[in-house]
Amino acid sequence: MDLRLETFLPYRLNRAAAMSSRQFSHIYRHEFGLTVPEWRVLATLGHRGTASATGIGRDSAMHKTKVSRAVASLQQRRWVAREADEADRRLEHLSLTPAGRAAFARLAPKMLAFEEELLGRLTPREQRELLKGLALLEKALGVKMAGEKEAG
Amino acid sequence: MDLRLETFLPYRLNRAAAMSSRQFSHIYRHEFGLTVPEWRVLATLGHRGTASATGIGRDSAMHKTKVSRAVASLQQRRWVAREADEADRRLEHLSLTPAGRAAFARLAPKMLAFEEELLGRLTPREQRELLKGLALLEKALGVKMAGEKEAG
DNA sequence: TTGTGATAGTTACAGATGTAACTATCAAGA
DNA sequence: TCTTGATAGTTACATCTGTAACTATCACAA
Repeated sequence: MDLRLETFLPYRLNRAAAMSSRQFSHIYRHEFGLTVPEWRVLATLGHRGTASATGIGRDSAMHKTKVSRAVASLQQRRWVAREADEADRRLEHLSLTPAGRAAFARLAPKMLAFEEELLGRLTPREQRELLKGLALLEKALGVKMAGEKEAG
Repeated sequence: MDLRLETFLPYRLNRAAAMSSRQFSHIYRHEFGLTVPEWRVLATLGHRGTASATGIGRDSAMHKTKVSRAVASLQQRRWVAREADEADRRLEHLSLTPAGRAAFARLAPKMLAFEEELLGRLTPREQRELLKGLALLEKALGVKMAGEKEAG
């Protein structure tokens, strides 16, 4: 039986993702007490300007209930505003309030800086190799995404 | 603000890990109703033969409470047996029962086959590049591991 | 021997998650 | 108009998770 967890692809992947998530989330959890789903909603709206809950789920690969709860929480903070669609009343257009934009403006550079710091631990050539490997992994996994499950 | 979730490293990583986890876990969840932590304990003991709960946590990078619960569950199935250490009575040596070994023997080849099938979607050269990228990622993240947090 | 600090492992609790069921709305055709 | 099936989004429920506190044991030194 030659299955060793340490060299087994899904295991290594989960471990790396968990470590990365823990290191990155420290930034926004420490500064604003945001959860991962909340941060993702903030980032999606910060980048897209406006989006529906379904659209956020598609972009951020989160389950719709997760999006629903994160949006509700951010709305309570007054960081996200809802606006009903005139034509289709099932739809709600979400966007950041000024306070939400301010928070995103404060967080985004720190997140990007940490990403750079992390990659900076490697040589430029290694960085390219890492990103190439990640892209190939996505190719093998058939990444396209919609509201998919997250744990498993 | 040029932070786009789609090109952001921790996000891509989490998404890939979630997809991989979902695809792999389908095998043991469908066939035996095992959870991820249970499968990891099974795999660790299947490979190591015998180990303590702490040792399993170190090998599989799971929190000790997770290990504790997975072991308790596998013990109820009669797949894992405990044996107290004579010299240090805090320690328990865990090992697979014949039934546990049989389950592992049935699962391990399927897991390895799926890993191969997944990598087989890439050319041999791409496979090498993927694994190289993963190793570099682990290097950048400083992977060494002990009983660390998993979500975040 | 007694006390101190460390270690192995379990459990109570609160928080996060996915599934399934639900409400409300829409589109399109009979 | 009415029905059918799809879609946007929320919520009840059970399950899973980590934190912190706990028991029990050990090593070691006063």
